Order: sequence, then C-alpha cells, then structure tokens
Amino acid sequence: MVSIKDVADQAQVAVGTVSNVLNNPDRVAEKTRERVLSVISELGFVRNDAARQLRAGLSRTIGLIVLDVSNPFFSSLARAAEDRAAESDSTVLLGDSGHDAGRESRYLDVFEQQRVKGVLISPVGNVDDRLEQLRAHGVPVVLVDRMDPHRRVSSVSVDDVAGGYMAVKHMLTRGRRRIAFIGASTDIQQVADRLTGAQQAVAEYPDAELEVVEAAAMTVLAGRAAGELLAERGREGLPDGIFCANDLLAIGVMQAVLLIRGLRIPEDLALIGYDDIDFAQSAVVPLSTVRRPTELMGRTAVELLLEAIDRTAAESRQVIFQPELVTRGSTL
Amino acid sequence: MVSIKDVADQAQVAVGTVSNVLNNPDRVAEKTRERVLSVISELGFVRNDAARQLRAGLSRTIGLIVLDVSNPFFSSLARAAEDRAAESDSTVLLGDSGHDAGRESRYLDVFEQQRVKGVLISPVGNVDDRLEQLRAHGVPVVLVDRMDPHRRVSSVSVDDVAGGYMAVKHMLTRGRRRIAFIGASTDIQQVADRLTGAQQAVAEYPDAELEVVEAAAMTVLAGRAAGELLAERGREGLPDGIFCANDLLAIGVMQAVLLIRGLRIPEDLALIGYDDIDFAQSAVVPLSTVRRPTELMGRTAVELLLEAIDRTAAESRQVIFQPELVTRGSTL
DNA sequence: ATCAGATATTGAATCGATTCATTAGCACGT
DNA sequence: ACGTGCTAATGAATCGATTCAATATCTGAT
Repeated sequence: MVSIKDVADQAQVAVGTVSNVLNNPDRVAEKTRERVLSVISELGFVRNDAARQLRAGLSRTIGLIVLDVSNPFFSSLARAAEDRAAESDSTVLLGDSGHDAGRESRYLDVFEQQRVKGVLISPVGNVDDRLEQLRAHGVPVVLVDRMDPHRRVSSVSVDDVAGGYMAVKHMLTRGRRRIAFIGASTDIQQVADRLTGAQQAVAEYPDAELEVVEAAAMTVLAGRAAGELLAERGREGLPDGIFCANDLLAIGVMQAVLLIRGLRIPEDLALIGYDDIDFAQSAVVPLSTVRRPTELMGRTAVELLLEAIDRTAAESRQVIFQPELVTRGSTL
Repeated sequence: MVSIKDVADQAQVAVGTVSNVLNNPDRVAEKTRERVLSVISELGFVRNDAARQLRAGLSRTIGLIVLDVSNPFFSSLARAAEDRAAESDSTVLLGDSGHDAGRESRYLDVFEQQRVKGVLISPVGNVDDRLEQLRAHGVPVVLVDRMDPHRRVSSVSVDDVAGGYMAVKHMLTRGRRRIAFIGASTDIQQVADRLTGAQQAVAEYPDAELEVVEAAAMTVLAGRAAGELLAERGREGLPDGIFCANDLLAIGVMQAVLLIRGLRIPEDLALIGYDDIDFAQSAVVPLSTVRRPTELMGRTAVELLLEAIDRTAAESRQVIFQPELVTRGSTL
C-alpha cells in the first residue's frame, strides 16, 4: 500500500511537501507540485482517510439515517442531500433503518465511531438520549420530517396540518360537502396532523361534514378494503369527496370505487391523496395530491447541519416547509 | 473528546488493558474488565474508528453503490446485504449513483479513501479501470446485477433469459399463441435477455408467434401508451398474451386495456410483468410476474466479498440466480 | 518457602497524514 | 561581500487505538 512517505521518497521531497501539494497547493512551487503530482498518479497513491482524520480531526462525511430507503420521499430527499453536500465537499453516507430501532442504533454507533461531521436522521425509536449524547460529543444533529418537542436539535419538517387543510379545502371549493378522511391509526403524528387540517377546513363550511374511516395500514390493499366498505353502502350513502392520508391508500380506494358500475371519478366522487408518488400521476384517473418539497428539505437539512458545524454552540433551528397542492383529474 | 488514555487513567490501568477490554475481553480479569467498562460508560467514551483503522489496518465497513435507491429491487437487495454484513460484524454504507457516472465516481473515491473492506457495485458508467485499480489496491469488488465480460471480478446476477422464457412459456402452456413482448430499447442488456428468453419459448410452439413492441421507456405512462396503440387495432387484432419487460410497463398496459369495453384480463388477454414490485399484487387485476431473488442476491454478494477478503488472491466467481415465476390473476 | 507455569497487565512502538517551528534558498540593495 | 526580506521545503511531533514482547501477579505443587 502506497503511503505519503513513498511518494515523498520517489519525488525527492519531504512528506510535509507532499501533504502541502494535497492540501495547500499554492504554498508549493509549481515545478515541485507537478513532480509530486506525477509521482502520485504514477504510484497510484490514494490518501488514507483514517490517518488524515485522526490527525486533522475533521471528517468529510455526513451520516443520513432514513426510515425506508425505498420510500420515494426519502430517496428523493437523500439525493438532494447528497447533491448539496457535494457542493460543500462532503459526502453523504446513507443508512436504512427500515423502521427497525436496532438497525438505527447500529448506524448511530458506526457514524459516531467514524466521527462523521454530522448526522441527519428520521428517527424510529426513542433516540433522544443518543442524539443528545452525539451533540454533547460535538456532532451536530438535524431531525428530518419530525420536530424535537424540546427544540434542542434542529429539524426540517412539513406542516402537515396545512397539507390536510389544503387538500380538503380544495374539494370544498369545488362544491363537495360530504367529505371522508381515510387514514391509518392517528398514533402516527403525520396522520393526526393531516386529519386536524382536514377538520379545520370542514369547520369553515357549516353545511359540510367530515367522516373519519380508519384503514388497517397505509397500503394499496388497505385502501381497497376501505373503499369496498364504503361501496357497500350504495351510491346514496357515499361521500362526494375523499381525502386519503397517503397516495397508496387513495389508489386502493380508486380501484374499489371504479368497480362500481356507473360511478365516476371525479364526477360522482372526488379523490385526493398525499405525497405525490410516481404512481399518482399515472393512476387510471390521475390522482390529485399534496406534495412535500423533498428536494428542498434535503438541501436545507444539510445546510442546517453545516451551519451548526461552523458556529459550534449555536441555538437550534426548526424549519417548517409548506406543502403544495397538486391538482389532477381526480378532483377536476 | 475522551480517548482511551483518559479511560486508562481514570480506571488506573494501562492503555493496552483498555484496548483488550474492547477487543479481547477474555484476556482481562473480570474485576478489571468491569471497572474499565464502568469508566467507559461513565466518561461516555466512543472508540475512534480512524485510529483503530489506521493501526489495525482493517475496516468494518462495506461500500455499496446502487443505480437507484428508490428502485425496490435495489432497496431490498441493500437491506439484505446490510443484514448479512451485520452477521459478520460489518456495516454497509450505501451510495446512490442515481444513474450518474460522476456521482458513482465520487463514491468510489470516498470508499477507497476510507479503505472499506470491499465494494459492491451496480455500475453505471465504464468503471472497469477504477474497479481494477481497487482490486490492485487489495479492495475486493463484487458486481451486482451485471457480469464482468472479462470475468476478472466476481458477480451476482440473474438469468434474465430464463426469466423471459418462463414468463412466455407460462402463457403458452395456458393456451395463448399470439404473444407480444413490450420493452424499451434492447440496448439494456437485461431487456435484451428477457426478449431472447421469450423468443426461445415461442420457438418451441410452431403455431405460436411473437410480436415485439418497443416502448418509449420502462414506465407506467409508456406502458399505457403502448397499450393504447395496441387497443386501436380492435379486439380482433390484439395478441392474447402480453409479456412486459417490467411491472411498470405491465401496469400501464393493464390500465389501457381495461378501458376497452368488455375486454377482460385474463380471459381475453393474459398479462405478465417482471420484477414483482409491490404494486404488482395490488393492481386492479393482480399481476403475474417474474421475481428475482433479491434478498438472496444481497446476502450472496456480501458473502462473495467476505470470501474474497479472506483468501486474498482468489479467483473470481460468477453466481447466476434463477428467477421465479409468480402467477396471479392476470394469467389464470 | 520456593519454583514452575499460568494468567494478567504494562507501555513503548506503530500506523499515515498533518502541522508548524525551523532551516534553506534566492533575489536584491548597498 | 553581506544583510534583509521573501518564498519554499523540511522533518519531528502529533492524533488515538492496537500490538506484542516484557514484566508482574497469582496458583498450586513440592
């Protein structure tokens, strides 16, 4: 394995000079620099990051732990974070907790041992203590898609109350009055917030009513089951507008509802989801939905982190983004 | 920042003993070990991986670079790789190239500088030279979902010819004879292989014929466009079995075809996709498909890597997995 | 009490890049 | 020839954990 010493010998300079070529090129005379560089490529020298980090103390990597890497929300966010990090000469290393607290904890261990510059995390378990410990060790942390109730760590999140509000308000302005909300357990904060927003919108219309349907999960199949349940009531018993807590549910509902002979979306029933996954626009009837600014969130998360790295003992910042209404065929 | 020295002082032992507590616990007397451990948690000591790696030479991380982290094939593979790595006390750090050669190259740089134990990669660009360089530096490489034509590096891949064969053979045994293959450009090796398999199956039935339809992309929308094109021919001109090069295309085709009044899947038209994404089973008509053993591939990739790490100068191994037919409502 | 043989502990040397006080080299003016 | 003021290059000390030869401590047998 080629070390900086080998390069120095071969190029007939001191190790310090080689180091300067790599880190302070302008302190080295052009002739020397070129000679050293050519030796570097000749020998195929690659800087040992462990040694560099040990001495210099600083790392160039940011750890990102997400709940589910196959969820488009997170993968898009991760990609944006990577791009932003690259602009500041850092790299994002991605860990997928898969909603598993053990795995999450392992990644936190690894990142801490590797002395990453900072950690972005969308937490599963109760990691408040771990994060506090990281902060105490000088590793800044930014929460993603979740706020710290104690406001001790910075965060980027989305105003899901506003998202729920705009989804339902949209259907109300289109004349719908019998609204249904379909979501899984409101134990999930995000789902509870979307429902709250929906209730606020309905409250503005005295002649409107809101029905809450609990689905078994946030999946297409659970949505279809919920839709079939509604369909059994017959056409008269149906709501005229349905807001689903995510797009998967909405697609399931759409499948169930379209099987009812003669029932049409959006004429008889308006339908809106949440997330704007790829399938939303390519559903049989293109699905209206609420989009979260994932790219912006990813970039901002990295920026908050870099900010925290610079002024070491800064106060935390909570950035809350507004979601955006995407209207398509299902609510025209 | 707490170092091993601080722990040693506080626990009244030598640094070597602390190191042994961490790495060779059975060499340390129980009483001493407990004392050291309690000091470690009291001071909140976290081992500095850079120093450990510098001295010990070995790293505990494996780099994995995938084409698209939001693709269920890769995310499932990544998760399996992580699990397998964890069993061997290693961690997988995930890099998402997003089909971008520049990003891929950046990740290779980082992984090489970090001296990872090994690299798993599903390559975008022409990285043969880079990978050869890595191997020369003693970092084993395993290709994922692609074989090295020169057989210099190990790989795990899938027999897509067999996959195409079994998809079409399945429809043929169900009595279908007018088969269509829908796929994007056969520049993509995987697509070309699936077509080859389809042709082999059709060749076994003298009275069967195969039509090839080129789609604009491998997406739902492209599939719907292709389906609409077929639908224009009227019912008589339609094939009675369609094999799509992936599930997204198949779902698009299904959407287009079901709009034709009276046409039914699978009675009038059998349909089969490839990949077994989540949506396949929750499509309006559950979609038959061909599944690749992603978990097994992820585990095996890590195993090949670990194998290569142990016996340093071993020959490469190409592992080719057989895909599996998943029959659902769309071909009953 | 003594010694052999385990067992437990010690601490200096080491990995490779960075840092910085020191030295070398050079140009120019007197 | 000599001093001044630069820029360029040097190389020893350093980061923190691991390793291993050397030493200390303990056990049990004679």
